[in-house]
Amino acid sequence: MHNSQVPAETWSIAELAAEYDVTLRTIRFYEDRGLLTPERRGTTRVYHPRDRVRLALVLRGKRLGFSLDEIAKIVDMYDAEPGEEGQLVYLLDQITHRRTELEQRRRDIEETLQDLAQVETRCRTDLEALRNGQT
Amino acid sequence: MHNSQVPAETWSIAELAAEYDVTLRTIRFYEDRGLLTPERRGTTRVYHPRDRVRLALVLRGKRLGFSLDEIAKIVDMYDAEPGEEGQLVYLLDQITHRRTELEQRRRDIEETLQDLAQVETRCRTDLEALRNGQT
DNA sequence: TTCATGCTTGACGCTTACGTAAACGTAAAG
DNA sequence: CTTTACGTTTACGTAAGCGTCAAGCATGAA
Repeated sequence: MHNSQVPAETWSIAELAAEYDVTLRTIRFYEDRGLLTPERRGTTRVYHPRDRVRLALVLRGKRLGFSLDEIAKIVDMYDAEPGEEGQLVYLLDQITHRRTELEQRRRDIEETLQDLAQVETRCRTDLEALRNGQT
Repeated sequence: MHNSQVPAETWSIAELAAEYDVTLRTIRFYEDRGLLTPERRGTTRVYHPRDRVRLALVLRGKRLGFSLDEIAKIVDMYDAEPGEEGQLVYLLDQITHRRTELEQRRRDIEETLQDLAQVETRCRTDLEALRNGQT
Protein backbone atom coordinates (compact mmCIF):
# COMPACT_ATOMS: atom_id res chain seq x y z
CA MET A 1 0.00 0.00 0.00
CA HIS A 2 2.97 2.40 -0.38
CA ASN A 3 2.19 4.47 2.72
CA SER A 4 3.60 7.80 1.42
CA GLN A 5 7.24 8.38 2.23
CA VAL A 6 6.78 12.14 1.87
CA PRO A 7 8.83 13.73 4.68
CA ALA A 8 5.74 15.61 5.92
CA GLU A 9 7.74 18.82 6.17
CA THR A 10 7.17 21.25 9.02
CA TRP A 11 8.16 24.85 9.69
CA SER A 12 8.90 27.05 12.66
CA ILE A 13 7.02 30.26 13.13
CA ALA A 14 10.07 32.26 12.09
CA GLU A 15 10.47 30.29 8.89
CA LEU A 16 6.90 30.88 7.88
CA ALA A 17 7.18 34.54 8.80
CA ALA A 18 10.28 34.93 6.66
CA GLU A 19 8.79 33.07 3.73
CA TYR A 20 5.62 35.14 3.62
CA ASP A 21 7.13 38.35 4.91
CA VAL A 22 4.89 38.82 7.91
CA THR A 23 5.76 39.22 11.59
CA LEU A 24 5.53 36.55 14.24
CA ARG A 25 2.89 38.66 15.88
CA THR A 26 0.77 38.45 12.77
CA ILE A 27 1.02 34.69 12.58
CA ARG A 28 0.14 34.32 16.24
CA PHE A 29 -2.72 36.72 15.76
CA TYR A 30 -4.10 34.61 12.94
CA GLU A 31 -3.94 31.61 15.23
CA ASP A 32 -5.85 33.57 17.83
CA ARG A 33 -8.49 34.21 15.23
CA GLY A 34 -8.71 30.52 14.45
CA LEU A 35 -7.12 30.77 11.02
CA LEU A 36 -4.12 28.64 11.89
CA THR A 37 -3.87 25.68 14.26
CA PRO A 38 -0.23 24.66 14.52
CA GLU A 39 0.86 21.61 16.43
CA ARG A 40 2.54 22.22 19.77
CA ARG A 41 5.82 20.54 20.59
CA GLY A 42 6.09 21.51 24.22
CA THR A 43 4.99 25.12 24.03
CA THR A 44 6.60 25.72 20.66
CA ARG A 45 4.48 25.98 17.53
CA VAL A 46 5.13 23.60 14.68
CA TYR A 47 3.51 24.36 11.37
CA HIS A 48 2.45 21.66 8.92
CA PRO A 49 1.79 22.00 5.20
CA ARG A 50 -1.88 22.60 5.93
CA ASP A 51 -1.09 25.69 8.00
CA ARG A 52 1.28 26.91 5.36
CA VAL A 53 -1.38 26.67 2.71
CA ARG A 54 -3.90 28.39 4.94
CA LEU A 55 -1.52 31.23 5.66
CA ALA A 56 -1.05 31.75 1.94
CA LEU A 57 -4.82 31.79 1.50
CA VAL A 58 -5.23 34.29 4.30
CA LEU A 59 -2.69 36.63 2.77
CA ARG A 60 -4.30 36.32 -0.63
CA GLY A 61 -7.62 37.14 0.98
CA LYS A 62 -6.07 40.18 2.59
CA ARG A 63 -4.73 41.41 -0.71
CA LEU A 64 -8.27 41.16 -1.98
CA GLY A 65 -9.48 43.36 0.85
CA PHE A 66 -11.44 40.77 2.79
CA SER A 67 -11.59 41.07 6.55
CA LEU A 68 -10.14 38.27 8.63
CA ASP A 69 -13.64 37.19 9.56
CA GLU A 70 -14.61 36.86 5.93
CA ILE A 71 -11.35 35.13 5.16
CA ALA A 72 -12.03 32.66 7.95
CA LYS A 73 -15.33 31.73 6.35
CA ILE A 74 -13.78 31.38 2.93
CA VAL A 75 -10.76 29.40 4.03
CA ASP A 76 -12.90 27.11 6.14
CA MET A 77 -14.91 26.22 3.07
CA TYR A 78 -11.78 24.76 1.55
CA ASP A 79 -11.44 21.92 3.99
CA ALA A 80 -14.99 21.50 5.13
CA GLU A 81 -15.96 17.92 5.90
CA PRO A 82 -18.58 16.39 3.61
CA GLY A 83 -21.20 16.78 6.33
CA GLU A 84 -24.96 16.73 5.99
CA GLU A 85 -27.10 18.11 3.23
CA GLY A 86 -27.93 21.37 4.96
CA GLN A 87 -24.24 22.10 5.36
CA LEU A 88 -23.53 21.40 1.73
CA VAL A 89 -26.36 23.58 0.51
CA TYR A 90 -25.15 26.36 2.78
CA LEU A 91 -21.67 25.95 1.38
CA LEU A 92 -22.89 26.19 -2.18
CA ASP A 93 -24.73 29.33 -1.19
CA GLN A 94 -21.59 30.82 0.28
CA ILE A 95 -19.67 29.96 -2.85
CA THR A 96 -22.19 31.77 -5.01
CA HIS A 97 -22.01 34.75 -2.72
CA ARG A 98 -18.23 34.93 -2.72
CA ARG A 99 -18.10 34.44 -6.44
CA THR A 100 -20.41 37.39 -6.94
CA GLU A 101 -18.19 39.55 -4.77
CA LEU A 102 -15.07 38.47 -6.58
CA GLU A 103 -16.58 39.15 -9.96
CA GLN A 104 -17.57 42.64 -8.82
CA ARG A 105 -14.02 43.21 -7.72
CA ARG A 106 -12.71 41.99 -10.99
CA ARG A 107 -14.90 44.49 -12.79
CA ASP A 108 -13.60 47.19 -10.46
CA ILE A 109 -10.08 46.23 -11.39
CA GLU A 110 -10.78 46.28 -15.11
CA GLU A 111 -12.33 49.71 -14.85
CA THR A 112 -9.49 51.06 -12.78
CA LEU A 113 -6.93 49.68 -15.19
CA GLN A 114 -8.72 51.36 -18.06
CA ASP A 115 -8.83 54.62 -16.14
CA LEU A 116 -5.13 54.36 -15.45
CA ALA A 117 -4.46 53.75 -19.12
CA GLN A 118 -6.28 56.98 -19.92
CA VAL A 119 -4.35 58.94 -17.35
CA GLU A 120 -1.15 57.49 -18.72
CA THR A 121 -2.00 58.51 -22.25
CA ARG A 122 -2.76 62.04 -21.12
CA CYS A 123 0.44 62.05 -19.15
CA ARG A 124 2.54 61.04 -22.11
CA THR A 125 0.85 63.60 -24.30
CA ASP A 126 1.61 66.35 -21.81
CA LEU A 127 5.17 65.18 -21.53
CA GLU A 128 5.57 65.25 -25.31
CA ALA A 129 4.14 68.76 -25.48
CA LEU A 130 6.49 69.90 -22.75
CA ARG A 131 9.56 68.47 -24.44
CA ASN A 132 8.64 69.94 -27.79
CA GLY A 133 7.53 73.30 -26.46
CA GLN A 134 10.73 74.20 -24.65
CA THR A 135 14.01 73.20 -26.24
CA MET B 1 -19.33 79.38 -28.92
CA HIS B 2 -22.32 77.50 -27.37
CA ASN B 3 -21.24 77.91 -23.76
CA SER B 4 -22.67 74.60 -22.49
CA GLN B 5 -26.21 74.85 -21.21
CA VAL B 6 -25.69 71.74 -19.07
CA PRO B 7 -27.55 72.42 -15.81
CA ALA B 8 -24.36 71.74 -13.85
CA GLU B 9 -26.29 69.55 -11.47
CA THR B 10 -25.54 69.54 -7.77
CA TRP B 11 -26.44 67.26 -4.88
CA SER B 12 -27.01 67.54 -1.16
CA ILE B 13 -25.04 65.31 1.18
CA ALA B 14 -28.12 63.20 1.85
CA GLU B 15 -28.73 62.66 -1.85
CA LEU B 16 -25.20 61.45 -2.43
CA ALA B 17 -25.39 59.25 0.65
CA ALA B 18 -28.60 57.66 -0.58
CA GLU B 19 -27.29 57.15 -4.09
CA TYR B 20 -24.11 55.40 -3.02
CA ASP B 21 -25.53 53.83 0.12
CA VAL B 22 -23.11 55.35 2.58
CA THR B 23 -23.77 57.44 5.69
CA LEU B 24 -23.44 61.20 6.00
CA ARG B 25 -20.68 60.55 8.49
CA THR B 26 -18.74 58.65 5.89
CA ILE B 27 -19.03 61.41 3.32
CA ARG B 28 -17.94 64.05 5.81
CA PHE B 29 -15.10 61.82 6.87
CA TYR B 30 -13.89 61.56 3.30
CA GLU B 31 -13.97 65.34 3.08
CA ASP B 32 -11.89 65.45 6.23
CA ARG B 33 -9.37 63.22 4.54
CA GLY B 34 -9.25 65.54 1.56
CA LEU B 35 -11.02 63.17 -0.81
CA LEU B 36 -14.00 65.45 -1.38
CA THR B 37 -14.16 69.23 -1.51
CA PRO B 38 -17.79 70.28 -1.78
CA GLU B 39 -18.82 73.88 -2.25
CA ARG B 40 -20.30 75.63 0.76
CA ARG B 41 -23.56 77.53 0.45
CA GLY B 42 -23.65 79.16 3.84
CA THR B 43 -22.51 76.29 5.98
CA THR B 44 -24.26 73.66 3.91
CA ARG B 45 -22.33 71.37 1.62
CA VAL B 46 -23.15 71.36 -2.07
CA TYR B 47 -21.72 68.57 -4.17
CA HIS B 48 -20.82 69.02 -7.82
CA PRO B 49 -20.36 66.34 -10.48
CA ARG B 50 -16.64 66.24 -9.72
CA ASP B 51 -17.28 65.25 -6.11
CA ARG B 52 -19.79 62.67 -7.20
CA VAL B 53 -17.28 61.07 -9.51
CA ARG B 54 -14.61 61.14 -6.85
CA LEU B 55 -16.92 59.52 -4.32
CA ALA B 56 -17.58 56.72 -6.79
CA LEU B 57 -13.85 56.30 -7.30
CA VAL B 58 -13.24 56.21 -3.56
CA LEU B 59 -15.83 53.50 -3.07
CA ARG B 60 -14.43 51.49 -5.92
CA GLY B 61 -11.01 51.82 -4.36
CA LYS B 62 -12.40 50.60 -1.07
CA ARG B 63 -13.92 47.55 -2.69
CA LEU B 64 -10.46 46.82 -4.01
CA GLY B 65 -9.05 46.96 -0.51
CA PHE B 66 -7.01 50.14 -0.86
CA SER B 67 -6.60 52.34 2.20
CA LEU B 68 -8.01 55.84 2.05
CA ASP B 69 -4.48 57.19 1.85
CA GLU B 70 -3.72 55.09 -1.19
CA ILE B 71 -7.06 55.98 -2.69
CA ALA B 72 -6.27 59.64 -2.23
CA LYS B 73 -3.10 59.25 -4.25
CA ILE B 74 -4.86 57.32 -6.97
CA VAL B 75 -7.84 59.63 -7.24
CA ASP B 76 -5.61 62.67 -7.25
CA MET B 77 -3.82 61.29 -10.28
CA TYR B 78 -7.06 61.47 -12.20
CA ASP B 79 -7.32 65.23 -12.18
CA ALA B 80 -3.71 66.22 -11.82
CA GLU B 81 -2.77 69.42 -13.60
CA PRO B 82 -0.30 69.05 -16.49
CA GLY B 83 2.46 70.45 -14.31
CA GLU B 84 6.20 70.19 -14.82
CA GLU B 85 8.19 67.27 -16.14
CA GLY B 86 9.15 65.90 -12.73
CA GLN B 87 5.51 65.70 -11.77
CA LEU B 88 4.59 63.87 -14.95
CA VAL B 89 7.37 61.37 -14.57
CA TYR B 90 6.33 60.77 -10.98
CA LEU B 91 2.79 60.25 -12.14
CA LEU B 92 3.81 57.71 -14.75
CA ASP B 93 5.75 55.94 -12.04
CA GLN B 94 2.72 55.84 -9.79
CA ILE B 95 0.62 54.48 -12.62
CA THR B 96 3.05 51.66 -13.21
CA HIS B 97 3.08 50.89 -9.53
CA ARG B 98 -0.71 50.83 -9.21
CA ARG B 99 -1.06 48.79 -12.33
CA THR B 100 1.28 46.17 -10.92
CA GLU B 101 -0.77 46.01 -7.74
CA LEU B 102 -4.00 45.69 -9.62
CA GLU B 103 -2.68 42.95 -11.83
CA GLN B 104 -1.55 41.02 -8.77
CA ARG B 105 -5.01 41.37 -7.34
CA ARG B 106 -6.54 40.22 -10.55
CA ARG B 107 -4.39 37.09 -10.40
CA ASP B 108 -5.50 36.60 -6.80
CA ILE B 109 -9.09 36.80 -7.93
CA GLU B 110 -8.62 34.33 -10.75
CA GLU B 111 -6.97 31.87 -8.39
CA THR B 112 -9.65 32.25 -5.79
CA LEU B 113 -12.38 31.77 -8.36
CA GLN B 114 -10.72 28.60 -9.53
CA ASP B 115 -10.41 27.37 -5.96
CA LEU B 116 -14.07 28.09 -5.39
CA ALA B 117 -14.96 26.19 -8.54
CA GLN B 118 -13.12 23.17 -7.16
CA VAL B 119 -14.85 23.41 -3.82
CA GLU B 120 -18.15 23.68 -5.61
CA THR B 121 -17.47 20.58 -7.67
CA ARG B 122 -16.56 18.64 -4.57
CA CYS B 123 -19.67 19.97 -2.89
CA ARG B 124 -21.96 18.85 -5.66
CA THR B 125 -20.30 15.45 -5.76
CA ASP B 126 -20.85 14.99 -2.04
CA LEU B 127 -24.43 16.13 -2.39
CA GLU B 128 -25.02 13.63 -5.18
CA ALA B 129 -23.49 10.84 -3.12
CA LEU B 130 -25.66 11.76 -0.17
CA ARG B 131 -28.88 11.79 -2.21
CA ASN B 132 -28.06 8.48 -3.83
CA GLY B 133 -26.78 6.80 -0.70
CA GLN B 134 -29.82 7.30 1.51
CA THR B 135 -33.23 7.10 -0.14
C1' DT C 1 -45.28 80.76 16.67
C1' DT C 2 -44.23 76.16 16.75
C1' DC C 3 -42.94 72.07 14.74
C1' DA C 4 -40.58 69.02 11.61
C1' DT C 5 -36.66 68.50 8.41
C1' DG C 6 -32.29 68.71 7.15
C1' DC C 7 -28.16 70.44 7.74
C1' DT C 8 -23.99 71.69 10.78
C1' DT C 9 -19.87 70.88 14.16
C1' DG C 10 -17.69 68.62 17.88
C1' DA C 11 -16.31 64.77 20.45
C1' DC C 12 -16.14 60.36 22.41
C1' DG C 13 -16.62 55.20 21.27
C1' DC C 14 -15.73 51.02 18.91
C1' DT C 15 -13.69 47.34 15.94
C1' DT C 16 -9.98 45.53 13.20
C1' DA C 17 -5.36 44.23 12.73
C1' DC C 18 -1.80 44.25 14.25
C1' DG C 19 2.91 46.89 16.89
C1' DT C 20 5.52 46.91 20.81
C1' DA C 21 7.45 46.09 25.00
C1' DA C 22 8.04 43.19 29.31
C1' DA C 23 9.19 39.14 31.39
C1' DC C 24 10.11 34.56 31.07
C1' DG C 25 11.63 29.39 29.26
C1' DT C 26 14.91 26.36 26.68
C1' DA C 27 18.66 24.64 24.30
C1' DA C 28 22.91 24.83 21.76
C1' DA C 29 27.59 27.24 21.49
C1' DG C 30 31.63 29.30 23.30
C1' DC D 1 28.26 28.93 33.23
C1' DT D 2 26.99 32.61 30.61
C1' DT D 3 25.72 34.25 26.23
C1' DT D 4 22.98 33.97 22.08
C1' DA D 5 19.17 32.58 19.52
C1' DC D 6 14.72 31.41 19.38
C1' DG D 7 10.59 30.63 21.30
C1' DT D 8 6.60 31.73 24.68
C1' DT D 9 2.48 34.58 27.13
C1' DT D 10 0.36 38.83 28.75
C1' DA D 11 -0.98 43.16 27.96
C1' DC D 12 -1.17 47.82 26.76
C1' DG D 13 -0.80 50.99 22.51
C1' DT D 14 -2.25 52.64 18.00
C1' DA D 15 -3.99 53.90 13.34
C1' DA D 16 -7.87 53.51 10.25
C1' DG D 17 -12.56 54.02 9.39
C1' DC D 18 -16.21 55.08 10.60
C1' DG D 19 -20.79 54.88 14.44
C1' DT D 20 -23.19 57.47 17.56
C1' DC D 21 -24.71 60.83 20.39
C1' DA D 22 -25.29 65.90 21.69
C1' DA D 23 -26.35 70.45 20.76
C1' DG D 24 -27.32 73.85 17.70
C1' DC D 25 -28.87 76.63 13.30
C1' DA D 26 -32.05 77.49 9.20
C1' DT D 27 -36.18 77.08 6.74
C1' DG D 28 -40.65 76.01 5.20
C1' DA D 29 -45.33 74.19 6.54
C1' DA D 30 -49.19 74.15 9.87
